[in-house]
Amino acid sequence: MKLTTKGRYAVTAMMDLALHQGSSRRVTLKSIAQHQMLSVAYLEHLFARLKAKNLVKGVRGPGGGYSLSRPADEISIFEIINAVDETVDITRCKGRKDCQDGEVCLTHELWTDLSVKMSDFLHEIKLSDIVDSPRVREVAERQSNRCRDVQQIQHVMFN
Amino acid sequence: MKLTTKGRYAVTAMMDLALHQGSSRRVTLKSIAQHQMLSVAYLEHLFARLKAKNLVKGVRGPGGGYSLSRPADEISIFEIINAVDETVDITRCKGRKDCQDGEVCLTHELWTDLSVKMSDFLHEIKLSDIVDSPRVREVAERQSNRCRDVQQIQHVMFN
DNA sequence: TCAAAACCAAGTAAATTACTTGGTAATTTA
DNA sequence: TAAATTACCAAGTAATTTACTTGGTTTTGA
Repeated sequence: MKLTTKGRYAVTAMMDLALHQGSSRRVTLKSIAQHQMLSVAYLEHLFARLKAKNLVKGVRGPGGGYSLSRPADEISIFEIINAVDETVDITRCKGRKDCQDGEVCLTHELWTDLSVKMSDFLHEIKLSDIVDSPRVREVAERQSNRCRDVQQIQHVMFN
Repeated sequence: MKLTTKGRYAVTAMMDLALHQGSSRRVTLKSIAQHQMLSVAYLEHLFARLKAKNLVKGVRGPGGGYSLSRPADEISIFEIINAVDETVDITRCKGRKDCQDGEVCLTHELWTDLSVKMSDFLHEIKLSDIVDSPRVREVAERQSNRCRDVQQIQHVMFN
């Protein structure tokens, strides 16, 4: 278990997809980039990993974009974070379990215990748990309208 | 909430202190450095932060070292990780809550919700929960004996 | 055919992590 | 009292990771 801004970007991006899952339109990296104030190219890296773990699917061409490859209640937060952050080397002895004089190092085992607890916890939380709530849906409507407006303005101004 | 190897080092180091809490002897950074295969100077940085958050206390001079400043059941994993990893800027808009056209950005709020859940979870897990178990105690005994041997050998060889 | 999108690769810049060096201050023990 | 041992401190460097940049190619809908 590792958790950095990279994982956060992945989770928030996945939330973005989940929120737009109902409407048939896909979500472009461009729109996510505007939301999260990131570069499209960086998102491409993240989505390449998410795709490799079969969490999203991409469609090319106009009207294309990304969507969840599974229902939001079948995607755990752990999977998302793990897809981009990879697992951190739990110990320096990297699973050989023989650090310190051929014996396992106790604190490393304890850390592994804790790490498993955290992973389990995040595995139980599904994307849908966070995104599905009447309040959220309502705010999402307003938001997506506003975002569309912003995009149109930006399009007119910069293109 | 942020979680990197830095936090892991802090937690495992604190486990080390907790495991030696019973015996009157303090734990030196040198011995932790040998355990975790880290430099003493790097541990010094971590312990400066742990000390600033009143999680450990240090005693100088021969026979000195660090010990927990509170019982292990009053120190949460969250506190430890937070002491060294600090909190990550939750969003780019850094609490101004006005990213995207003066409106809060929904996914950022959702991330905050999730972040709070994770923090709460790690706040409930105390150092003692991980370190206090008969099995662990027993292994710890063997370990600390072995480590003492190793240190003596190293002392003879390198000093 | 053209534009919009995903997809790809090989970089650079910035930030963070981990370490290095070279100290000072407090404390125990010989 | 001197020497050894430990925490404590600061100002760096090296390595790694994060985030971005550039310059493409492929696919696809209008």
